[in-house]
Amino acid sequence: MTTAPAREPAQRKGRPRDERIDTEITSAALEELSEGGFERFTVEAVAARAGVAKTTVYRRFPTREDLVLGALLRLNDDLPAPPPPGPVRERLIAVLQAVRSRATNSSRGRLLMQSVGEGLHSPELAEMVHARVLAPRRQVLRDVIADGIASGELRSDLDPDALIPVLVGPMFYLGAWKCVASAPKVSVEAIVDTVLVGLLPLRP
Amino acid sequence: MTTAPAREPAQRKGRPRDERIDTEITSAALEELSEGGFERFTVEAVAARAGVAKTTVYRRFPTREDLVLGALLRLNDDLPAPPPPGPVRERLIAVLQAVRSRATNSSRGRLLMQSVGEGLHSPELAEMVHARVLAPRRQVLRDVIADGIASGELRSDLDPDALIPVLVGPMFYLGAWKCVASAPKVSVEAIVDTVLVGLLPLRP
DNA sequence: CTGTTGCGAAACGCAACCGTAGCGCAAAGT
DNA sequence: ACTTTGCGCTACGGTTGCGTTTCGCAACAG
Repeated sequence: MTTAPAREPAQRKGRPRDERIDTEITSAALEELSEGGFERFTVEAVAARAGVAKTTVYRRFPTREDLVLGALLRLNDDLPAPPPPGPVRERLIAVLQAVRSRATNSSRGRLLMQSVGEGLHSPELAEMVHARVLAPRRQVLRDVIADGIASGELRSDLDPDALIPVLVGPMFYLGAWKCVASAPKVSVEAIVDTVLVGLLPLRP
Repeated sequence: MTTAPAREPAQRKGRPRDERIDTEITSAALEELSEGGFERFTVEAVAARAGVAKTTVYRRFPTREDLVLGALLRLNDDLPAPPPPGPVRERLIAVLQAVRSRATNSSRGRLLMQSVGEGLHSPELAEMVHARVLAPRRQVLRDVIADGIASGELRSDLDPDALIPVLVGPMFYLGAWKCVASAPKVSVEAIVDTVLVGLLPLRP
């Protein structure tokens, strides 16, 4: 109101913030979360890993929870590329295999799974993860399903939204037992084929 | 080696342990875990809730982790009853609806989901939860599937183990978003029907 | 009765971690 | 020039929670 506040000043006076440090901090926080989980997550470890003073962290993220949220926002940095055109079966397998490998191999995938569990105790976290991280990923699968319906490869009376849990759920289920020796091994292809064909007999 | 060690002394000399206190402690620990999650779980809160001295807790569970494991062992106290005979579709819906309600409504179900996430950082915990808690529950579903195959209601070339992720996975997926307002709502019946019929067209 | 163990109460040492403050210097504005 | 802000470093206060110890009393075995 003084002269012209400018909509995006973000830097009025004094030394501007180093934006590279922002990414350094969130990257370090993301790695810390991935390796140790929420329980062992500490601000000091993040600062140390980022090679940054603790003060600098607290200037951007006033509290530990803010830092967690800021880190989780970077979970979709490695968004999977949409699968190339082709038969629906192959496209579904491609998408779901990406989901599966993310839910197991990569440390970020494990973190995503943990975030779901932690979100049950923190609505704010749950809403953020859902809106900013998972919604974009679901869109990819939705598109594949819609394409399949449009091309006649899938039943025309299917509801894409209802299919998401059917297809993605098993990937999470498999990913959860990746580290358990006694867990059964099931391939993504087998699951996709099972869902495509259905369980009922009398099939040509 | 002295005289005759006796295989199950469990009480050689002195005052015997009050077994009711064991269940008091594990119950309290289970409730604490369900309400606050692993991150906020403390031994002192468990002792307070159980109305027991902290010393008494530490006598049975030497460390915090042991107490966690001891509490999780009681997760299958409320095992669901196997569904009554009937059409496979209805039996599947019954079993999966139980899974779903456990994964959302009950605080224990949410804890189970969190245990999966936490198990990714603790192999011991993961193995225990899988062997002692989840394996018994899967058996119920396996039986329903096997019955369906035997009665000819399901395809004879199905692998029951491969079906478990297909059916249970979506329940976990739905349960995870129970608390997220923007999540899509899908009924268990719709999922079962989708999986039963399959996604391909050309169906009579 | 004597010895041994279980239980509760209270306090302790100890370590970790959150969040803050002071100092010195660097990097931008006016 | 002067001022304002960012950054690192160091240290601090305060809290929390783990795991232990001590003491007094209760319960059970021989």
